[in-house]
Amino acid sequence: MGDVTSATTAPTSGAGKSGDGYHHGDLPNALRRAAVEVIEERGAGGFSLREVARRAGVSHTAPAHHFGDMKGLLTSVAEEGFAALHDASEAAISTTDDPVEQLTALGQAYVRMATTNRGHCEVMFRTDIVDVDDPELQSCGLEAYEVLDRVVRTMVENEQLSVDVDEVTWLCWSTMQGLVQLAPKIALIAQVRGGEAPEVDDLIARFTTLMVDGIRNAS
Amino acid sequence: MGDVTSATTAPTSGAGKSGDGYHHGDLPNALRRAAVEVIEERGAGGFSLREVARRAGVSHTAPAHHFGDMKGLLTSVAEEGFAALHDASEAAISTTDDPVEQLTALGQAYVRMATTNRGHCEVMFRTDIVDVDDPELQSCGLEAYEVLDRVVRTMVENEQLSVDVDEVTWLCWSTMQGLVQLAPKIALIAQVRGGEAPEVDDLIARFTTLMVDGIRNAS
DNA sequence: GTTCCAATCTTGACGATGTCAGGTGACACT
DNA sequence: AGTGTCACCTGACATCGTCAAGATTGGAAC
Repeated sequence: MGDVTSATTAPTSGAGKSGDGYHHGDLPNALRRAAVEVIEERGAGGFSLREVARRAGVSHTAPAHHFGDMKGLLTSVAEEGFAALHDASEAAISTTDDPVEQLTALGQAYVRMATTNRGHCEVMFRTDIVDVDDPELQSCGLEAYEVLDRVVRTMVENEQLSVDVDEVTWLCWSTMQGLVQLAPKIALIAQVRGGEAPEVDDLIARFTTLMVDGIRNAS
Repeated sequence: MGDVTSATTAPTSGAGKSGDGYHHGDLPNALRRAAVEVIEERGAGGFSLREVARRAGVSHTAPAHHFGDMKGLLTSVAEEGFAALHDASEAAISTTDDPVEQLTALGQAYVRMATTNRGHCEVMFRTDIVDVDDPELQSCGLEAYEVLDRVVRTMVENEQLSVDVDEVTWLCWSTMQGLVQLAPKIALIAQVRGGEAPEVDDLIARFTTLMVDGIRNAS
């Protein structure tokens, strides 16, 4: 759960889920997985279309036929990432009805998703290597966003708080997003200082508590 | 203030600040500025050493002589960015003695720095295109970090709060970092929903208030 | 069952990129 | 005058993304 690699390899003649398999089993999926692999190994900066094709065992122009472009493939990876984030979020909030607990679970799911699917996340918020105008990408992103929005809205309404729902949503989102990006630096700083590396899940729980306390006290 | 382009062009024979200028005025600085220009135009993904050299009016291997590597040049840009962040932070907290106001000012300075020096920021937290082991880069980053750390520490001590200083520092940092990265998406969402684009400085002030309220109520 | 078509993938080529090896010129010092 | 070092250039190479054109396949049409 939380991992995106769904379709089993199906070496030959195994038709994909939607009539995609002619020669290869399901080349688009294979290319996406190879792309994620490359990004996780070399970072988004060391990404190479030809290397992706090589790992998928096809010629260097095969990706272009399915995704048109390097940007197209990366956009598809980003979409997959947002979909995975959405699924992980829905799963996270399904364990409880308390919005505050849901908020913590959401944050933890977010960070966990960012570490297990590091390749996807390195692409999802990049505006230069992804087609930000792609409507499908936008809808995937919005879908993931709305899970958090819904939880915050429920909390605010339940407790009759006088805060702007969007503002609180953005606060939570920003904090988690920043934590994802800064986690390595934080670990390094903690290491330089005292020694004990902080557990990220604990950090999220503390952050959530602090923020919720602040939100409840807002005038 | 807040802009990093310091050295004036000094076309010929103007020795730089530290005996760097032989043929060119100060090539390392010119290269850094060209690099930032390219990144701001085409994003970190569209960066090109040769294009940088072209804009600086030198051959395509000149950058290598000063920075060794593409990674070297980008690392130098990142260092410059952290130094600028440090300066902006120090300037921001100098306007008041109240730690809470300083915290807000720090956040606003952070975001403002991220928008005025977008090119630098697109590099500063990338681990794949920068030499993260470079000791000078690490010290620059730590120096910028310690401004925030100092403010949080003062606030916690002044108010005798029973919270972990590091945790609070990380919370503030994460939130600002996330806000920087998500600001465009937030603007887009706000636009799709109601229409009014939220002023980032206002958002930061609200975020800070909420967080401080939460911190003060922590057990 | 042959034909035809569209989809899938390959081969080959082009310009551009990062990096390496070796060269050129200018200044400094003896 | 000679020598070394620093700053930069020229040329070359492998690799990259992308385009044009050809090959191969699967399924439908007749």
